[in-house]
Amino acid sequence: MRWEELDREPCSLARTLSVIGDRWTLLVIRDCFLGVRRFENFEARLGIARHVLADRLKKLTEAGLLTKVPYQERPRREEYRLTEKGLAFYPVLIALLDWGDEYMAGEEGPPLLRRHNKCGRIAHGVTVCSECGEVLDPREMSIEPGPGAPETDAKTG
Amino acid sequence: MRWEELDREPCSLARTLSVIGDRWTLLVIRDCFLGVRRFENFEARLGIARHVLADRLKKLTEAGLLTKVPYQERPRREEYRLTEKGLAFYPVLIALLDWGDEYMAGEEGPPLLRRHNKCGRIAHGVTVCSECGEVLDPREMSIEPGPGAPETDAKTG
DNA sequence: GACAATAAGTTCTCTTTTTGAACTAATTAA
DNA sequence: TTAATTAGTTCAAAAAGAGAACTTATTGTC
Repeated sequence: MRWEELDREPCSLARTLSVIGDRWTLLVIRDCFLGVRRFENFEARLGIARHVLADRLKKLTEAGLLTKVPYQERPRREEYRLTEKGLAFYPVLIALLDWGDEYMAGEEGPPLLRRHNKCGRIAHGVTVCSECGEVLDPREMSIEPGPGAPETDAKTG
Repeated sequence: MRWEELDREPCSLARTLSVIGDRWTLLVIRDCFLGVRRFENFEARLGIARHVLADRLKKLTEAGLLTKVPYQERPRREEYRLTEKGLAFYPVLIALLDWGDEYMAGEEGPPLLRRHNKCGRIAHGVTVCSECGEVLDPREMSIEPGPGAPETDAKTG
């Protein structure tokens, strides 16, 4: 499978990876959530090669996760902001961060904590069922073909 | 920043990406959750180059997400199974899948649906606060240094 | 006993991607 | 006139990935 074919795979994970499945993209998105908006700031924080950063920002913009917003004219300068589609990525970040906090932090503990302003407490994410609210466990899930499933090979009638 | 340095970054996202932040690793983990265990099956399903697959399985095993279990002797053959650490990755998969279902599915809808056996309904994941149970919104979160935070540069005292 | 089959890799060459550094363009400030 | 700022682009060298062939250990078949 070549990488450009990934967004046509009948799998939402593969399709998502076609957008964010490279080494730098998620770090760029992380910085967006931290309020970084400008090319130079991304570069300084990430230590990414400039043309790779330019490429990733372009792809994220084309994919609709970021949008370019001018912040001055003469010379025209533009910054990158998360769209709704980009903001919707937050659960992915939380899941990755929480896993890292749990399994990749040393003895000292996680480098950063997240406080939920609404309840005021240090919190992590819990993934619950949209229908019944119980915690989702992989052993209690089953998959079935959806409306966008490819036609089966079985020659039924 | 070079890629090998990523697991020493004071950021749980960067550390997590040092384990799963490449093009193939998450697809391998997806297949593990779907019950795939053997080298030849991963290869056939993914269309990945064999030496890359060997490398990824080795790295995932070293990182503790997979473990090699012999399923026959003479000739000795081993298969790969998710550990607790690997199973704990499920919220990440759910988040990526749900985002893909929402934003990358065509008009037809998502290719696969997930049913929560416990309540019997088609479900997606919702990321809620571990403390108060409310849905987590990026605009209601703030970050602060954790116990594993690097020492500040400020020369205090 | 020789030969194909199976499973899990390893090795090889060629192509693509990434790195790191230097260069460009438009404009303001000194 | 020259330096500074910001957002890129270009280039050569290094690293990683693709695709195919090869290896190892063993069983089953002719």
